[in-house]
Amino acid sequence: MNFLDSLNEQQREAVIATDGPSLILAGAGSGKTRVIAHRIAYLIAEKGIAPWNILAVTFTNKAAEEMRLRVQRLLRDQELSSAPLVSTFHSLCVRILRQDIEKLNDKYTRTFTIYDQDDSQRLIKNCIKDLGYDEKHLGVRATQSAISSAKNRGEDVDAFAARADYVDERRAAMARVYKLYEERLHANNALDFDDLMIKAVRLLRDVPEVCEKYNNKFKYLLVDEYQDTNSLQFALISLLTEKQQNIAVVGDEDQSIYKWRGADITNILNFEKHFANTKTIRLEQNYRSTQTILDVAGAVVKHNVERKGKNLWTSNPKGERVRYYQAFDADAEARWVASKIVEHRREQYDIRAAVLYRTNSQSRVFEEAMRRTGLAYNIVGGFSFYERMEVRDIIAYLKLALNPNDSIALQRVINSPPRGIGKQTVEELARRANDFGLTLWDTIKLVIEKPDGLSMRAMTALRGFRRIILKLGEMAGVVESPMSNVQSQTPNTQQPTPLDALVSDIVKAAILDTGYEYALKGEKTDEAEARLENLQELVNAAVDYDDNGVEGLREFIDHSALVSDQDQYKRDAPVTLMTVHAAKGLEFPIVFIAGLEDGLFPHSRSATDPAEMEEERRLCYVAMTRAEKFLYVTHAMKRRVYGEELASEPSQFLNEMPLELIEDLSLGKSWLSFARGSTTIEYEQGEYRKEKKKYTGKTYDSADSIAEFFKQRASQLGNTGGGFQSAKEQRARDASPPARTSSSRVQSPTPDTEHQAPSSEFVPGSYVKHAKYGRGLVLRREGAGDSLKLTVTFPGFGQKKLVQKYAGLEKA
DNA sequence: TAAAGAAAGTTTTTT
DNA sequence: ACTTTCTTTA
Repeated sequence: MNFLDSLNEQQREAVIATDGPSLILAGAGSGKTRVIAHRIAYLIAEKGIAPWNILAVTFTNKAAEEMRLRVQRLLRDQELSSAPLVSTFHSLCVRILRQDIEKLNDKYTRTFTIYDQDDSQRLIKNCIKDLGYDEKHLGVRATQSAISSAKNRGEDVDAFAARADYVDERRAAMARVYKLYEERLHANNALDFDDLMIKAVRLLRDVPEVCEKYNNKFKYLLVDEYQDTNSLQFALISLLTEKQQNIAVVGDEDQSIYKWRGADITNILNFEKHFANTKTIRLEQNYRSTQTILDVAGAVVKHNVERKGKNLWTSNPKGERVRYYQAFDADAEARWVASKIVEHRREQYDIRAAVLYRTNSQSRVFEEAMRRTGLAYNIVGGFSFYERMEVRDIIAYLKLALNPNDSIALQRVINSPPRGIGKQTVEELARRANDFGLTLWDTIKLVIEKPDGLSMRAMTALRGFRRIILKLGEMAGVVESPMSNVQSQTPNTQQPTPLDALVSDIVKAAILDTGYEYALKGEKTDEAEARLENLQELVNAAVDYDDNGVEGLREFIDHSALVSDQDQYKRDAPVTLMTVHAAKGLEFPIVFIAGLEDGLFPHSRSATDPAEMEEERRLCYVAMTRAEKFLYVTHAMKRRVYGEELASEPSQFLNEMPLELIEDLSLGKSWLSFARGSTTIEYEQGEYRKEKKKYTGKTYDSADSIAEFFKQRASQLGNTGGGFQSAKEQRARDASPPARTSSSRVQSPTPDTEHQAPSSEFVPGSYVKHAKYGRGLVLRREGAGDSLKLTVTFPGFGQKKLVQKYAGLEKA
């Protein structure tokens, strides 16, 4: 088989440039995964490189899986002694650290525990509490993200503290939390996600023999999604490739969407400077999308200033226009999307579609709509299997068995299922642990041996708990370690001998011997039933693990920490629901981008910072370029946020699309029809320039559209509804300032107002006049008689709830 | 101590 | 709206 025949000239170039550094700038849909896979196959089959000398690094397990599959397919005729290593950054680091972390001499042992986001958050919470800070003022999440970004910047506790001291009290407090957090991680022999990168980099940097070893092992290095690498990842790559410089990175600046997580775009922009004699190859032919989709996506991303610009082209057909729908609310949006998917699948039974949204919270309505419609959907994100409470509990038992010093795991399961070790007891233990400088585990041992102060009941329960953990440890081949404390860790006392018991047996024991199953069975609820099924699923996963090989409990647990919700993606599902971030690297014949609303996409948190705004735009670009044939964009006029309904304006990104390439499928008047009427499109130096008239309030705002909606519905129901005129006519006479509706709240009408004749003229959808606020739109009425309350939105003042009797309202 | 009920905070994106 | 955390009660 010739690996080069099916490639275009640039792709071929990228595949055969195996020696020395290469920078492959690959536009959306230009075949970048293909190039990496072919390059690996080429190295093995044509250049005779041993598979174990090749390392490919990705960000997600999903991407790694895809890569492995493609390489395997290309090399299916070859007899291979082993497969090339395709790994995520984090699992690569774990691999390296499980081998050699003790060479760092900072008291971490090879049996270290990995703390995921949730574990680390719990620990930070404890730290904040124990330092006596107000959780409300400091904020667990805020603190965690501050610490995480400090770590990613390479700022240790001292550097962070030095910078914080003079800034403000809050940051100084965070610095103290950071310090305690680090100490406790250490005491627990635990590493958080950031530490995995940090320690691996330090190991390669400070221990030449380790660096040498991996340089000799990985002679060829490939990095996917290079635009999203942060400084630590860059350091890791540089160190791994120090000796041979055979490194190929693939990326696209327009698809950089992880700046918020520390991704440093200069890594890709300055690659040629960092690596001498870089060969730069551009892949600019798009094989994925229609010309129209590329045109629309290109027009949007062109609004970014921080951009080199590229010339992405395709020989694909022009295709159909981008389809647009304005929905009344999120529910209607979801139902419409579902109905369109059904239509498409009637035409082509196996066509795949993706629904992309900005935030995970949008997923629920789509899930419900798909279920109602009977579409088999696959949802990525939100809860991963390993994030379910019961699964985490069992994993915590197993983690504890392997590393009893893991106080986070201990606190998680010490009383679940309930065994009489309540809050009081745990707090007492924590106090003593702190006083003695011992871990919780060792404190328990001490308390059991020298009983004092604690109730008989608590003692018995603690003894039982300890016995359970020790037994699990025994099964996993852990030798009970002598008393350890913070100062002297105990290296090498726990050597698991994986052959003692199967992983699945240990998992079963953790479910049964802990009383976990018994407690769930006792509940006799549907929910408990579902939890039991999930635990059965965990056992199945463990059985698979046993069947597949030689790895032990440790690897099973590592896997559970490093595998994420991204990995639930099933490529053949008819419908996939996911965030735009999760869709990076994927492609679908049909793509829906939902919730294109101001404050949602682009997200309000990005509104103040132009750089973040550009990232939102790139995100939009990524979403659009996932589509092969059909692209749909939708938005809703109102949406629930924190349980309150807010009116929402269309996204500015809609406005940045060439309107002539959009087909309006909305019922009645939509934002787009207003936009068309009021926009003059000018050509300036060969580019579209549009006059921005849309947000003056004269052409469109949601309150108007909602009024329009009520009017239509009223006439359908034969209800006179107060006899108001069309929103447009009213507005023409209206001298009040333009509505600022993006912050105004809108309530849906109570159901009975639709059917029963209103007792007054102030019905939802009609306009009223208020002495102070001027003219406003009635959104909702509650109560009757003297207590009749109206919810009214006033342009410029937002929503007010008024008692009709006192408000002195007039019909307007 | 544990269960049940009330109040408060929450949503940007993720290894 | 939904989930986590605090408060009350058995």
